[in-house]
Amino acid sequence: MLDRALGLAAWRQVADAVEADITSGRLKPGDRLAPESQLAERFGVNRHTVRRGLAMLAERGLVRATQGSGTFVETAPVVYPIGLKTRFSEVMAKVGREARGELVSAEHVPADKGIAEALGIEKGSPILQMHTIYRADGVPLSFARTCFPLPRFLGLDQHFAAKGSLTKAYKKLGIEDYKRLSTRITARMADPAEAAQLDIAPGRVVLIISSINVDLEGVRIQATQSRFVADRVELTIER
Amino acid sequence: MLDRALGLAAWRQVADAVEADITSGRLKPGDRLAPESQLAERFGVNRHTVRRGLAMLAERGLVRATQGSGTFVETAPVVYPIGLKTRFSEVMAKVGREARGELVSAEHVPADKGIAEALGIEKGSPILQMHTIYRADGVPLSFARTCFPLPRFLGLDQHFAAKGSLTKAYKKLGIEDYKRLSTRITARMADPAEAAQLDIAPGRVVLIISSINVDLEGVRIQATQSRFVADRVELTIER
DNA sequence: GAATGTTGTCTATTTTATTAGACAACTGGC
DNA sequence: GCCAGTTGTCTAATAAAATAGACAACATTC
Repeated sequence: MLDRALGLAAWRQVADAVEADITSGRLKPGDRLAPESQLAERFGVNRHTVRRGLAMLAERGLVRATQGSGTFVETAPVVYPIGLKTRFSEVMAKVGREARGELVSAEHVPADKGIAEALGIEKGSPILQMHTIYRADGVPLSFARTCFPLPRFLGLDQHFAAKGSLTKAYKKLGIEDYKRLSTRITARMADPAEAAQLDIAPGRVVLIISSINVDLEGVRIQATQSRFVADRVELTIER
Repeated sequence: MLDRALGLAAWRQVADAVEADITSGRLKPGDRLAPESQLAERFGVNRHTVRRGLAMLAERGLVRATQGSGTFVETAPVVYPIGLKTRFSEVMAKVGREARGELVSAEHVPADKGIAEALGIEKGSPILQMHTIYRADGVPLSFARTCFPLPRFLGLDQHFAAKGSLTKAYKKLGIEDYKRLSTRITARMADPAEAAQLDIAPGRVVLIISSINVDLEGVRIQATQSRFVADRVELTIER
């Protein structure tokens, strides 16, 4: 039931198993978990080990323990559509959550090879590079690095910082609409820097979404690599 | 550089960091890794700990160590498009890999709530449930559970087992074409059962893709939950 | 073929994770 | 109020991970 030569602490495997029960729907919000003693028996570990795992889930807000009564499931992840026109603020408004993009940093740098290819510009051309965090009701959902070609988007970072929305910042520069050109998805564990920004333990799973946006003339205007906390969102493909 | 209260063994964190360098392209196939002693210093761990991490990467085929010379990067992930008409065999043929779906199990069961909703049928209606593994050149890429409504798809499993392709199995039943209705994506760590099927260590990251297919009349014919080994594929969204 | 730098292997020690047991604190049902 | 069942906390013992050091084996360069 539990793999012991794998680099994952026993308590972590217990936590992951319980989390899988939750995310898969075998345990629903409000359900009571099996008692710690039973979980310990099921996984073949000590009750203390189970407790440590549950403590981690509690810290992440997935469960809540009540002395004398039991441990109960909290949570439900945000469904996040990825489509031709993905607008973070609109998505969140639809699910009834308060959303705002936060500008972590903005700088002018030369484009490296990857960004140059993504934006269809010369390697070394000047770009505006922003790091941003998007939250739903204060909880970080994604941490992103977004790049724009210069000089066209000079000052975009200040508009974004003021408005908290990329769509609004674009409007300030006279871009009324834009759409998605390409989207790529993979997943891995968060590195320490990402983990710090997303307020998660390093080693938690993040979905990596690399996307390119174009304006209505088809000119590439934006290349983004977003890292979504995998257990806080479920992506859905729109068409 | 290394988080020590997280349930991830130090050697595992080293392995993950090196793996991230590889998957992100900072280290390319053929490159030599920094010597074990340097890695130990960089991560602030003992050389033995580094060695254990590298041993795991070697076992998974990501690196290869040569005594006296160094440790070198192997691998390159498969790019897997998700679109209106995703056909596994065609994708693999295009990248020049030999591909075949393998039927692990097939059974007739009553639809649970989730499957019933996905297929637009009554809960408890009979369905055909198949578990399949898809490989590229023998290496497992995905492990999937696929459900079809009965009696329409009676015997589909035998056609699939014979042909190794869902598209061909459909043709045997007179379905010439089909398309994707919806796609949902998230990620988590593999549980032991999945890990065994995919030939990976439990705790490795899998991409979970839940999709529904419809025939040309728009009738739902198939609900699938696939688990892709995250470090063996990169998904790309087609439109 | 000698020097240097690398991976491979062994032993011993220290630190951390896990187990074991006991009991307190609290809840819900009777 | 009492009882059975649950989570919370503490102490101690044991198992496993990680460190430390030394040296063998091999590759590459000069």
